[in-house]
Amino acid sequence: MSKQHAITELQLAILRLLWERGEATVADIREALHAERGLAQTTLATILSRLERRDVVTHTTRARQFVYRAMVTEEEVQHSMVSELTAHLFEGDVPALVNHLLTAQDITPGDLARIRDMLDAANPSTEAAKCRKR
Amino acid sequence: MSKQHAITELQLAILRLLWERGEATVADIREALHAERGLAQTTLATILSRLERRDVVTHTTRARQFVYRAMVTEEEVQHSMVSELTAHLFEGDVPALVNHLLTAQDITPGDLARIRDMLDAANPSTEAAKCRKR
DNA sequence: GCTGTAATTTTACACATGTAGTACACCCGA
DNA sequence: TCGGGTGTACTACATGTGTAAAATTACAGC
Repeated sequence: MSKQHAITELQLAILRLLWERGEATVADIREALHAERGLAQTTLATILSRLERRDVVTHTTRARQFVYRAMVTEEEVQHSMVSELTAHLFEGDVPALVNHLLTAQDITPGDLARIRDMLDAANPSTEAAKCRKR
Repeated sequence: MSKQHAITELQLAILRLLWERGEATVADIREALHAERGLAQTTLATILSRLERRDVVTHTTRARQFVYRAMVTEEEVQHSMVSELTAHLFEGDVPALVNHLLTAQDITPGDLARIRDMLDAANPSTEAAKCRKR
């Protein structure tokens, strides 16, 4: 599966593009990221080849250009990074993480409602859900 | 508040000790971490002085030894790291993170129940909670 | 006052990352 | 065929981290 997923912010921004588009050339990526970070094309090429060395992405050549695709799914990366965070910062205690999220200031009532719906969906046989359905 | 909280695994292990104990000497830390990682005392001293340079910890001198204390709370670090993860990996969508946690394989029914209780506690005026109370 | 000992400070190195200039390869048009 | 353009590969450097040996410092006991 996944060995070392210490995906950084910039790497993630690139991966997100690849996930969205399926594939992209270095020029595509440079253009897409140009607004926030005006990175040189060679910078992105370097990053991409390093990611390729780690088997995070692959490329094929098309019309003189490298076309990159992600080799890991968004879910895989999310899972490994969230797991790591949970393990290190919350000693593996998932509810503790959720509690942290719920009690943070930046959560909205709408978020809470959505989360409640998810909970019902995740386990419809609970009293709360049954009660709600009646 | 917090500038750059890119706290790594090892740094976090050290911080966790400081949070638990309130304060600790380099020798204390070395001893506590000796089991899993047999690090040299100088290694830990290096890490600690680097953390001090970043204002993550401070020290006072007592009986020839440095006694370190954390300058950031566990909550602060949790908040900044979780926020960062949410922002980068889930585009700031907290419920998406929660959904990820709920649908992961490694969640237990007990975890779900605890999370449900938290939700009720976070917002006791919802139908589900009211219903449950009746 | 010396000296040993224990702690800290300095120095060092390998590796990852962000960043980009420079060199090279290769196709297309004149 | 030759030259320019375009894209990739190589090289380079600063910074952060993990790791630790070597140097320095400063008490404590003789």
